[in-house]
Amino acid sequence: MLDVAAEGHFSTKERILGAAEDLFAQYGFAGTSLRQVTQHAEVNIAAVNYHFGSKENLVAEVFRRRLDELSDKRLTTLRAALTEQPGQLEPILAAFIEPALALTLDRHGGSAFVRVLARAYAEKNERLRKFLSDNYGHVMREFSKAIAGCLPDLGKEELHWRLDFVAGALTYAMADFGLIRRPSARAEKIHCQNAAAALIRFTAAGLRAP
Amino acid sequence: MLDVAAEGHFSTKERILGAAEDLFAQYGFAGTSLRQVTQHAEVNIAAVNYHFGSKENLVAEVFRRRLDELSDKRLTTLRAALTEQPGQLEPILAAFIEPALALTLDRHGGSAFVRVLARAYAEKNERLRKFLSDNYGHVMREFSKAIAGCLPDLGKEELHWRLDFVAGALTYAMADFGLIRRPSARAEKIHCQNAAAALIRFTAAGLRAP
DNA sequence: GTCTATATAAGGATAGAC
DNA sequence: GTCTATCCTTATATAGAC
Repeated sequence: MLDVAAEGHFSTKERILGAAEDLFAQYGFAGTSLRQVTQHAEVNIAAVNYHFGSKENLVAEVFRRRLDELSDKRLTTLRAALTEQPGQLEPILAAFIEPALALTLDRHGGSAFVRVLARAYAEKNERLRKFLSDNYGHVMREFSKAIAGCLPDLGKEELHWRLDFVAGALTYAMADFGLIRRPSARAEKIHCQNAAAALIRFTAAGLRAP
Repeated sequence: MLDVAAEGHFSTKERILGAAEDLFAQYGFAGTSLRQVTQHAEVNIAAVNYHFGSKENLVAEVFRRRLDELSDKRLTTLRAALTEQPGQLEPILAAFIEPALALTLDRHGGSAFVRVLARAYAEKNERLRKFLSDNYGHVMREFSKAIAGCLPDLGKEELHWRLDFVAGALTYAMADFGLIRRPSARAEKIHCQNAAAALIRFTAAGLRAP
């Protein structure tokens, strides 16, 4: 989605967000200059400060735009799974994994965003971590509770580790996934579903390990 | 290990490497300036270019210093496991996981390096990726073959995904691990062993999933 | 090998015209 | 809301004295 022409009919603000997402994914937050962003978005350099105030705010907005939707989708699916298929682990994992991997199929830069997410994890930037924790921490906590309910024999510490492993496997899978260019949208969709299914099998077995 | 005093008896070159490792872990490669590095190392700004030629070479040296040792340890342990305990999955995973997690116990900045590794993964920098692939790609290939030997029924594509999940879980675990400050060296060592054991259980079960 | 000083470029942010 | 022009800071890298 480095092809800016594909974003030509969006507003200046949206064009900046799209370009920033692409570039942050490729070069990181510190490694991307606002000049690069505005150049790729084909807007004026001053537009960033007019619309976002600062680079830091722009970074936060890049996250908010995708994470609000992702979190909603995850929680809605989770709650449906808990009422319709109570006590089952796989539907919970599917609610966590599938909406995330589906982002890689998004035609408007979602595939870049999964790499941005992977970067955010490595980032030790306090402000960014606090922003993510404050705004989206409740999602992980709700999933954590749901999974714990399926695995009553697991110790609290062991559960915490294993959830970390699940998140790591997903992040890695998503970021790697975003690198591969597949021939058609159809092949891409099938590949994504296969990856999600494989990850659910893997993590379900791992979580159930004695 | 941001306490530079602890590195006072090292050479200028080693002090620079140590400071760079700490700062790269915390702020990323692009987010760390050579001025910060030389300031923390308590050496002159010109020393970086004298000893390393450029920032890019410094980054590569930071990796080489740790990865040469890590790769040796991993491969030695792997080969021993293959002859002494043939056909068993857990010893192979232990050879992959334990030397990496042991780095977090290193008194001389190894704990920072695991975060640097996590960052490198998110990095799309072509030069860095090529450097890592050229110099350390053979390690992953050897492990891949060993694990495939234990799981003859697994399809090639499925195996490839699952290895990605293992690497992701390990990277995540290591990076998270480096954040936690534990009271004593003894507690830290026990905690590290527990984490390694948990990760081996998790990934072994995941790899064996039907 | 280590310093000071500096060349040269790029960064974020803003002021003020339109 | 969007532009040009510019301020000010910081960056990498190097030249040349010691």
